[in-house]
Amino acid sequence: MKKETPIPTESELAILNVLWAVGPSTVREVQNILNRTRNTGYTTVLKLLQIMTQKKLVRRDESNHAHVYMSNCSKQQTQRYLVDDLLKRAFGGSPVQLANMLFDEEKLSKTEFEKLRNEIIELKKREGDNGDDRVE
Amino acid sequence: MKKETPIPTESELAILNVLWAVGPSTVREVQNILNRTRNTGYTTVLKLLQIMTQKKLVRRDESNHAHVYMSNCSKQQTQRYLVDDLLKRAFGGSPVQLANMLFDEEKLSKTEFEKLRNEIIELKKREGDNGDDRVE
DNA sequence: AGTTGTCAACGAAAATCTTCGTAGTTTTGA
DNA sequence: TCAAAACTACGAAGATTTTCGTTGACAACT
Repeated sequence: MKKETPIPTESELAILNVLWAVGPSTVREVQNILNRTRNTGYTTVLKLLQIMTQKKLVRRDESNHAHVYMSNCSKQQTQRYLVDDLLKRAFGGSPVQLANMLFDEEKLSKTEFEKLRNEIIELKKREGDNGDDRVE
Repeated sequence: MKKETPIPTESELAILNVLWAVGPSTVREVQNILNRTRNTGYTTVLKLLQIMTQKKLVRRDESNHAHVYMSNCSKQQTQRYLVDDLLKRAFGGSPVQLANMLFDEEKLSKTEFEKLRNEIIELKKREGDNGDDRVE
């Protein structure tokens, strides 16, 4: 049985994206990276990470003075929750509708399209195995 | 040039889903349908519809005492916005990643899978035309 | 005409999410 | 050893979204 982590809010997701990308980090490090795009104060990031710790979205190593935070939820699993949520809220729960939308217009380039098509065909042969759902 | 409607909030989307499904309705009708799943007070639905009118997400016919509300944004277009938003927030903007996720596990059944595959192949022949983006 | 029921409008409370100021502690380095 | 710098904790303000109570207008029915 998997442990249930809640769906992250928008700001929380932004932080998780950082942790997933660069691995365990201090508040300062997360804030620096976040500030390349947004403009977030230090204590704001700190507060969010504290909340996320409580929610078990992240955990932290307190052995040093500057705590080191790391993701406690898998990127894949979180993406899955988010997609499920969107499906439920906007697509009547039907993944087919969503998939179709991805094939529209310039959403998928030709090469991406080709790649995907191959994957589908390949996937059709060997059905059902996936195994990279690691917490980083 | 298309008119820009904002991305609806969660509650607003729930209402839009009703209007898309059953067409123009009074507040009471929307509330009744909504109450099959949620539990929403009458004035809550009314207030939301008023806000949505202001945002141009819906428009209304005021000729009768009970106003009749109808969607003013296309379902397709709204879904597109929502997907774009999710892609940006959780998939680094890459639709391929999202597409792959849809092919995992029990997300797509075998028949759905087959259907989709055919569509892709067909789509590969005649490239780029779409034309059902109607406001209902 | 008067009573009862349904409706729109509106403001504000409630809930949720985000941001930040302040206080107190530990570390650094002169 | 003392001051400056960096850090955590925490409460509370802001912002956004959701909910609802109240009021007054209109409608239906008698």
